[in-house]
Amino acid sequence: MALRGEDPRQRAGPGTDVEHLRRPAPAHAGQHPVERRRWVARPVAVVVGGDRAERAAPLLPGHVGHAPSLRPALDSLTAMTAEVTEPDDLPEQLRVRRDKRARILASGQDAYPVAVPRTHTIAQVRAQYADLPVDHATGERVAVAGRVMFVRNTGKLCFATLQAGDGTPLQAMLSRDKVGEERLAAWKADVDLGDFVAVEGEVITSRRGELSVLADRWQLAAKALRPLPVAHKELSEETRVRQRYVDLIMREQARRTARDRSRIVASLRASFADRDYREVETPMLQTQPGGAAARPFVTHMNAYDIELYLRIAPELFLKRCVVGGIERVFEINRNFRNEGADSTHSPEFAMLEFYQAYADYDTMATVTRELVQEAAMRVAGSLQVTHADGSVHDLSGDWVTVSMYEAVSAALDLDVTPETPRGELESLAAAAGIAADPVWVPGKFVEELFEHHVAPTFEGPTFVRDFPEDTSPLVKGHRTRPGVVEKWDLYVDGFELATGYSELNDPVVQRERLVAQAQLGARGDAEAMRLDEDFLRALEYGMPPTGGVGMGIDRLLMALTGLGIRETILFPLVKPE
RNA sequence: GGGCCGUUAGCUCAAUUGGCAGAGCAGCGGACUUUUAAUCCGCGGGUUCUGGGUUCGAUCCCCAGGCGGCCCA
Repeated sequence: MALRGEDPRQRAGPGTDVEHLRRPAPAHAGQHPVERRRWVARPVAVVVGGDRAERAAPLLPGHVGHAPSLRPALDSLTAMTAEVTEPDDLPEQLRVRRDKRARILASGQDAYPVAVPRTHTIAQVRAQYADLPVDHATGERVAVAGRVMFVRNTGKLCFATLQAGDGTPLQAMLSRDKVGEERLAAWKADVDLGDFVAVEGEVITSRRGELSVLADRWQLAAKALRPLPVAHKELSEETRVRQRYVDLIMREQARRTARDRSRIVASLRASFADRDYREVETPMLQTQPGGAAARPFVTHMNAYDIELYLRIAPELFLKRCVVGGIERVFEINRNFRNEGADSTHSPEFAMLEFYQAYADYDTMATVTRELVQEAAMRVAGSLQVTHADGSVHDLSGDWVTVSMYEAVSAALDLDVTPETPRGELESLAAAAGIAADPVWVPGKFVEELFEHHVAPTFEGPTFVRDFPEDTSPLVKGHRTRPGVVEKWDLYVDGFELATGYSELNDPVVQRERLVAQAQLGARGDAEAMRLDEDFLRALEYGMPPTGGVGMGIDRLLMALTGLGIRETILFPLVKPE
């Protein structure tokens, strides 16, 4: 859940008030009120009374008649709704559950009560009644609720495993003695795997020692209309991704990943708070994409009739913040890049960027290491993190630092410098089997040679520093080495986790670099940066010497857990079914 | 973008020289007061991803497409 744009995690700190997010917006807050009202109205109401579904007339406010463009959408929605609620078209198991729901409602009971009695969470019961002897009665009553995951019904005594949202199980026992013949029969007839039920009764242990609630009352808390998948077979990768809610119900690793991600983000915020950083939100809809070399998503804004871009990076706005005097600033939010999607790249991904005035890339490397180490402690409780495959990765101490040109030179056993001619780099790339693109600048060849020859040899987290100038248009030139910029990349487990700069703050040099980029763009490089005049204007007001870092949140989770990116993102983009 | 593989019941998967499509779990009916994927008896459940084609007959063979995976660029 940590990935949704509306997620309350973007509020600072634990225990913050999320209630305000639920309150109705004031009449003129945010969107156009008229547009909002149209969509708030329930366009179609479906009434499932007895055994037949009936479609009520759409409850449309009168003024919708003036918006004919809504009609086709509503018609198709109506058609979809009719299809979905037509019992004869449904697979047997869905139909059976719908029938049960209707039967329960018809009998005057509620399949979806507003509230159910609950004195304890399942975890609280487990904690409070840990280590009871076998076949023991406590004499104490609790009321709990959970999702039915397993059922073991005998004639007059039924067992069910209830599961809390965090996966904690607790056994419920229903005996004819306690609940009565009628309610026991109702239990057997009405309750399916996946239903939420509430039970009230004494805390006991069974003859096998299982902690249980021996119910004297039970009721449905929410009827499930779809069967759960088989609990004992692996859910297919595709179903896990497409129906993450099912994955979260069924698989502990999925729950753990969601929890770890939340903890990591909380850890980052805490680390920044400790260092007196301020969190900001900068535009995700931008009139001009900037701050990275990437192909943007394009959208259109009707009110101004202009193209807008989903941001590819927050960098240029965060630097505007530093210009304005927010000397330590960070943002955790998503970037969008209209490029390929595979097991390591998602078109939308969560990114941390942070900037610190009067810092350089060395300072930022230290802060970055500390952030990762603090997150590891928070998630794993150790700087030796164990990955999903069981391997242990040591993140402790200082991390290895290598220089890009020196590392490439050492790997090739010849001198590669910023002065090495392009032709020579081309033949080195060809010798390595690297498929070069004609638009590559010399520095790109060096980076590719590095990726090919050096990066695979890393063991443990490694800072690679001092990059070619021509691939890093936003970075300040190295204080002593010409042709090189003060930039590092942090490699963990073979991938790039973060990148840090001594930020370029000379507005004249910055303009030259961006003009050069714009020329690349004019020649057809879709990823080239564009000339952002407002950003340059900001720099012209003066930005103090500043260090900056960008880090992928998804990748941080990957580094700390060893999971693939599709596991770390709750709802990765998938092609429509 | 190219190549290969997959797509079958709610879920996970079988099956066939081209000849009425199967299992486990889940579901339905019955039995069972200490189960742990409960057990036992019985019974249903399928647009075999979609659209064409070949054939007496296609889940299977051919063509095109969708979605997914792997490899390559």
